[in-house]
Amino acid sequence: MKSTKTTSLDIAARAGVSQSTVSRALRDSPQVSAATRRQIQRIAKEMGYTVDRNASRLRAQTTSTLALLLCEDEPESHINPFFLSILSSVAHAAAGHGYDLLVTFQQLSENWVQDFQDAHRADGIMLLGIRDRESYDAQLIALAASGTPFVIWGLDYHVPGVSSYVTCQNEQSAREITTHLIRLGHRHFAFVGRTSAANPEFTHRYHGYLDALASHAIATDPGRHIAANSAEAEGYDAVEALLAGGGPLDAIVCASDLIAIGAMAALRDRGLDVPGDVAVVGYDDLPIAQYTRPALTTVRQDTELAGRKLVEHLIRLIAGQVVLPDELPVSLMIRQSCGA
Amino acid sequence: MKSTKTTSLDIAARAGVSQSTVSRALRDSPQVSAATRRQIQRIAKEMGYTVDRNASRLRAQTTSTLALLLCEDEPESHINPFFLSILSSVAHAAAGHGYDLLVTFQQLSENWVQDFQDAHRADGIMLLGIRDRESYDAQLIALAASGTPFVIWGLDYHVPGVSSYVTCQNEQSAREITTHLIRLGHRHFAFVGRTSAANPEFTHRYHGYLDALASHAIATDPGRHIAANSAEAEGYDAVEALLAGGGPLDAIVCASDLIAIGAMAALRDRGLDVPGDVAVVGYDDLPIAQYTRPALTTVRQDTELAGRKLVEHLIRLIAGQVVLPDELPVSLMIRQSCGA
DNA sequence: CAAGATCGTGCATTCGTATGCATTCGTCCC
DNA sequence: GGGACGAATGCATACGAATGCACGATCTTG
Repeated sequence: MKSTKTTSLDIAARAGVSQSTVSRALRDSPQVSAATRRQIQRIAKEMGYTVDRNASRLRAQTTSTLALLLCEDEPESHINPFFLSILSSVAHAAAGHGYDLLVTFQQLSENWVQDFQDAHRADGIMLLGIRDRESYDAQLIALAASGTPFVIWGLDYHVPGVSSYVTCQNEQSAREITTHLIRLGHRHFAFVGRTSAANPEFTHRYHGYLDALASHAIATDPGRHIAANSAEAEGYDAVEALLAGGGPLDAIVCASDLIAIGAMAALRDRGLDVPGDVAVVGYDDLPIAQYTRPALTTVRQDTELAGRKLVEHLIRLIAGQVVLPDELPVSLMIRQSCGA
Repeated sequence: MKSTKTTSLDIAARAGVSQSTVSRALRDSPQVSAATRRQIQRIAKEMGYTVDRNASRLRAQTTSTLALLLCEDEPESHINPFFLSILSSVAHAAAGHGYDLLVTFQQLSENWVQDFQDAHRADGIMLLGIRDRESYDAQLIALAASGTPFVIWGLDYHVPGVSSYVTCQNEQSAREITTHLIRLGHRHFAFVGRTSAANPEFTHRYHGYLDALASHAIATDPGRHIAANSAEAEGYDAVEALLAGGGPLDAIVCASDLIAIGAMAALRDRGLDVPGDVAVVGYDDLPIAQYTRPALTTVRQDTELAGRKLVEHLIRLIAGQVVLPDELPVSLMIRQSCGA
């Protein structure tokens, strides 16, 4: 088992050609005649040969590896299952393009950035879960300056030629779902989700929400906007704060499904009916959104497409091609929690 | 930017020593005097030097990379968020030990196994989500035969010296949670979860369930065991099947939280109250289990510990040390869905 | 004080592949 | 028929770090 592994030299010997020819043949170089190429490839397969990634990488100065960094708010915090879907899609897409996928969960730090580029660990990086634009700004700039290609999910920051981003139509979809609630007759709104320059996705959703209200001349009150990160507990607490604030309330727009689920639990615990007393909508369309009761009305993000796009963008950047950021379409999933 | 990267030779030149001394110093070799070592490490830091992983790997024939394979039932199927927690923990643990983590989502296939060992992509492999022992048997054996160290989550298969496994006290905890339901007065049970030689975790849980019933002389009926994989939809359908079957029913033990959530939705849709009419319990303690209403009684698996153990086992196997499989303790999380 | 022991460092080679350049051979055309 | 050209292949080297071995310097010891 642990005997000497087969190398390109073994193939060469067996095929009666030189090692260089083997190398070329296996990479489908047109320099090698079709006959020889086929012959070599056949032998390689027979002998169960696989190119040694490390040798190949060292020589070619390329890693055929993509890195994915899932930025955490705090160490060990729960991660939104939404990212699992994207991760899954990214993993498939990367494999489909012949890339390995290196996954890291941590906060984006300067050290990390430096490590990555110097250690030749990956040809490019995907950043998910970046929330706090401000505190990451320096790192993003450093990353861009280093020339390492990277793609960001959900944050509209990019440096042409070096980085790109993929996000979804946050503002528009929030406008739509809010408008839907308005059409259903709701008039007393609240929004739950932390917005700041720091959290672009939630902020865009909030803008869409405000916009919908404004265009229907529905008043808003700053007290009806509660900051919350994407976690059930924060949604729960936010609703308690809202209810403590008093005043009529018949619809809550949550910046994520997890928040919405926490919100629904809080309403329920207070004896309020969803959607009878208060309508609740979320964002993401986690698989579970169909199975809450009432089922959660939400905005579906196409995670499969998102993952594919992230990988495509990154690969194009690595290849030095032009990439324009993508804003993916979303779809409203109307279920029971909004009252129709 | 893309100028020549700094290599160990640059450090050597700057420090006035040879490249070999630099290499040794950076690996904290005792062969190098403490003074020189410190000096070199200082210079390396100043120059922002990082060891080139590929060169290092090629020479040392080691990858300092762990692979994690998340086996899917079907391509692109939704993955239990439970695995996200483990993945997160594994990522932290791997990083903590200085290993990179390569993540793949796919079905375990012979090709994949071969690729991995030959291409020197990782020093060892963690397998999550292996359900179907029988259909994987050949691959596991091939993997073991190849000498590649690997660790499995949830399946009690191991080859001493080559592989290990980490699982949790499935049977015992299922016995406990079932006993809890019995104490609460429930007498008409059903179990939802696919069991077979193929699905060891669910099977052990089922055995624990049966055992608890038996020791309280409560009759069981094969019709009260519905096969279901870990997905809300399957839990939903299972309950419909149970209800269609007729007969008294006051407690459902689900093999996973996702199943339980689907089951609760189905009960609700049929106008049945949980826990008033039927108690429901799950398994995993997903974060969301606290926020379903009623909150879900379930068995908590310590994913943080699980991830750490997986990595530790694998690293020990790689180092050729003796590893004994681990069966991790779990804890009952008693919430409202069981009726107390 | 000589002879061995010890410590620290450098030299040279190696890991397995990719690739620029040289070489060979066959073909074509004037 | 000879020279030129192109296709196919081989030769030699480089990628950057790790490591066995040799060597010089310092230290120990009888």
